Amino acid sequence: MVKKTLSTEEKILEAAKTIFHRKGFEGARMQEIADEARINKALLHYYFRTKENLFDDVFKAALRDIFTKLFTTVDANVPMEEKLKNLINEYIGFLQKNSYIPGFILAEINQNPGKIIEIFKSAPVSPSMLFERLRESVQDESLEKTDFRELFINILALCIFPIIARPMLQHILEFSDKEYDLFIEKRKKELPVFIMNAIRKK
Amino acid sequence: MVKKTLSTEEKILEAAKTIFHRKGFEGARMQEIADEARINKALLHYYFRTKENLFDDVFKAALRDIFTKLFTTVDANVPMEEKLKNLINEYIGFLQKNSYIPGFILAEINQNPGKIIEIFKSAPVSPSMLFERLRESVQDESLEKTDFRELFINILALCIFPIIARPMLQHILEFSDKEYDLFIEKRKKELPVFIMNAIRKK
DNA sequence: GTCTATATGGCGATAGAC
DNA sequence: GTCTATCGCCATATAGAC
Repeated sequence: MVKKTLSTEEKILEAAKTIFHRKGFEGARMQEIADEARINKALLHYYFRTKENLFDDVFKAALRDIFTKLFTTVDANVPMEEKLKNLINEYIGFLQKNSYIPGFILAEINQNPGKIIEIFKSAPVSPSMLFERLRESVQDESLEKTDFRELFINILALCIFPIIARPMLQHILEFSDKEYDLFIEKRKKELPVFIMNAIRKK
Repeated sequence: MVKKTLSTEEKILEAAKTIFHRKGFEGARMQEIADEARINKALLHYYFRTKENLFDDVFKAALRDIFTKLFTTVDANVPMEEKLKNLINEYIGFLQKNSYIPGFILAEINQNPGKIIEIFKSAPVSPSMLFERLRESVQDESLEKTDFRELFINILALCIFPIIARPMLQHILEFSDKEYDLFIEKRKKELPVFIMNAIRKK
């Protein structure tokens, strides 16, 4: 599903993204990426020289996409409750449209932590601003004193897990594709309530 | 790190578990498994014929381990709050000692859903009893009307995510190994409070 | 059952024509 | 820049001696 107007390099990156997200570094085949991009295998090496170069570019793009999304959604000057609603809605929406990204990142991190952490360090990702905003929001007097890092992880966990564990959960819960999609939609509304209850003073 | 009293087959399975958990199916090398088991590569094939057979056994064992743990911890006849405390404490403890299992399962599910779902179906895992117990617990009158499947996923997410995303989170939060371990310990106590707040009537 | 040696195939990477 | 053909390696798998 690659548009003809893309340059060869863009076609390759699109195809590599698809295949790497689906199969990981070890599972992906250069031939498969070439087929997906509708070009010859030798061209991959002409443009990117090695499989590892190609992978690094795709991984960095995945990191950039997911962090960009997190920043744009968390970094607004509105009250905690509203921010949380927007954040979860937009973030889960993003994860639905890019469902392979979090699983891809977590899988590679699991299988080659050293290499991946190196890429992390080279990426322009500084989550400190994100934390600062979250910390400010949590100062709200009607809220429990909350460790904002704990809260950050909880929000991430509750958003990401149902997406990356989907095949397993869908099987366990005996949901059809459609039922699981509806389940996620319902979740977008219920998750902010769940979290606000958890941190609101009684 | 394999004891000498184990049979060859057991030594192979132990070694395969270690390597597959760390590298996944595609990343693991039969030679590496043989080295880990301190035996010859040909013996792997003598006992298991193919890499896929060996992998299937390891994957099934991982599924069995994690579900067995879930059942033993959730399936007790105590009030919701106490059950939740025990469940989270024991489950996170299990995940700490077996930190490769959830990442392994999720990574393989992501990279080859079809094959893995097949293994799932053949595995003796019926989560219905687990759901039943959870459903009963949630009937408690002091609790919000809660979708027990939603609650089930939330608990899983909050326990598993900090373990599988550890390298990433540790890097983002700028924690040392020791600090992250302490963070998880603190979490064992705070997570039940967080969840009970979320579902308790106001 | 366990080993050494080898077959077989697949994949990343390159050479070289156009 | 793009292609066809091919190299060289490495991983799974097997043959066959002990």
